[in-house]
Amino acid sequence: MPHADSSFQKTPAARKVAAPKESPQRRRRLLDAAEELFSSRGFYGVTVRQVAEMAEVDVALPNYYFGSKRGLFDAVFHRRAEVLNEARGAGIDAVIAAAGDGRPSVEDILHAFIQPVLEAQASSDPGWRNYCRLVAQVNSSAVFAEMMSTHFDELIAKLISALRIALPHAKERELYWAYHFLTGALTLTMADTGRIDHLSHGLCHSADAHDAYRHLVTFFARGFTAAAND
Amino acid sequence: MPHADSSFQKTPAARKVAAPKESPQRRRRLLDAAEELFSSRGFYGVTVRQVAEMAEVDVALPNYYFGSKRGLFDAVFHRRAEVLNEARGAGIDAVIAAAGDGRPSVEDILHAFIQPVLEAQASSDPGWRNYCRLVAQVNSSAVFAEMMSTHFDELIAKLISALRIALPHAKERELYWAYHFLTGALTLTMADTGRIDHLSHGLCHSADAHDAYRHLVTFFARGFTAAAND
DNA sequence: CACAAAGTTCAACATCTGTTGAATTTGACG
DNA sequence: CGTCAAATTCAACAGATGTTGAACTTTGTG
Repeated sequence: MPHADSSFQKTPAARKVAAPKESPQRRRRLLDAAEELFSSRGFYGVTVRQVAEMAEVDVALPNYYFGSKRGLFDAVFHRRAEVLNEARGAGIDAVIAAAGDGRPSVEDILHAFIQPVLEAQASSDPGWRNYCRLVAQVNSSAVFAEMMSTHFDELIAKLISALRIALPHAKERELYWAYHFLTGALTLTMADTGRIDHLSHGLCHSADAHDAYRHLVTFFARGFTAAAND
Repeated sequence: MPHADSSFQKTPAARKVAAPKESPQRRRRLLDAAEELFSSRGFYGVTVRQVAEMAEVDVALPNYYFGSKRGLFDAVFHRRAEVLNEARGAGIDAVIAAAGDGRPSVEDILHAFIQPVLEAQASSDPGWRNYCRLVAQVNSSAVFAEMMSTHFDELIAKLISALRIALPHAKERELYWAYHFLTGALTLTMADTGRIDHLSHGLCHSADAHDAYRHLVTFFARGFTAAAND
């Protein structure tokens, strides 16, 4: 029983050191293909066979590596969440540390929180762009709410803590509502549906992530600061 | 051929005046069931048979009434979009008219734009709550972008026009970016994933739509006003 | 080389998918 | 009543779905 439930999270060939000639990136190709397909059509809109075909791999392989379709979906979500979380968390820590005893600026905190996502979406690696879309979709659906919690609760707690230091007089409720609005704006930006381009008749480009996130930071830094006085 | 392509948008029994004894609300039951299921699992995550079963109706009936699964989905989306659009548009018109020659307030405009959605989500009719979730999901997915355009472009153009009157010195780009963030926040609120409740340890309740939207209007009225000075 | 384990392929499974054409029922009207 | 069309049911279709067990191939090790 080579694909027992207890082991499908690990790479089957964990013990190898040197990469074999041809086959090692099959797992990676599966994740990439799944990422692209899931990000545009969602979990239910994608077929295991479509993923296998795009990855140029046998139909049985997704189940061998990931146990089930859902296992594959989770693995896709997990893979980059780790990378992103570390970057964002470290950024916030750095801002706090740099402020020493004083108050860090709201703008710096938000920049640290948002900038890695910017980098991902503006990346030349299309996988990162797909991943952003995937997160946006997961975050908008109630059935996958527990995936968001599992991967992002810790980071968000850190963000809120940092904002509490920057805005010591802010009421907790105001902080959370402002965060809620920020996530919404960020999520829609990550979804990258091209709708802002269409609505603005080309004035705003969702493809220009740097422009989007510059506006995002400015807008919400003001928003948090103002909300802190309520 | 009773379900020809050209007529599946109309109610089959259009010519009747008095409602028959038992069968007339089958179409409505189908729409309600589809609304509930589509809103939580998306288009691909729902089966025609699941919808038919929940509506206590034969499997063939959805196709008879709506031509196809996609036709059913479109009909669900269309049904309440009309109602909502009229209310929101009329509200904005009223604010503009009340201002006469002067400038309407940003807060009043946003309230008119948002309040009908609030009413829908706070409604005792669970169908409206489901519909809000459905719109949130559609808005976060690139594959259904043209559905959003078809139903909401006109209303959004009206909102932007109104904001231009209220903030005559604002740059177009700033207006559109601020609108983009507002939609994101509104969309996540409509999605009602319960995540804000969880994150705030119960301090904020997504079920309390009135509270959410009060914060939303205040937060974004300030945001628009500040962005207009950039 | 032989051996075992990991990796991969293949064919099939049981079930479900959206859709449809024919048959049946229903309701209104002359 | 009989007639006709709309509404509804029924059974089935052709194909797709996720998953799996058995067979086959590759790889590393003794």
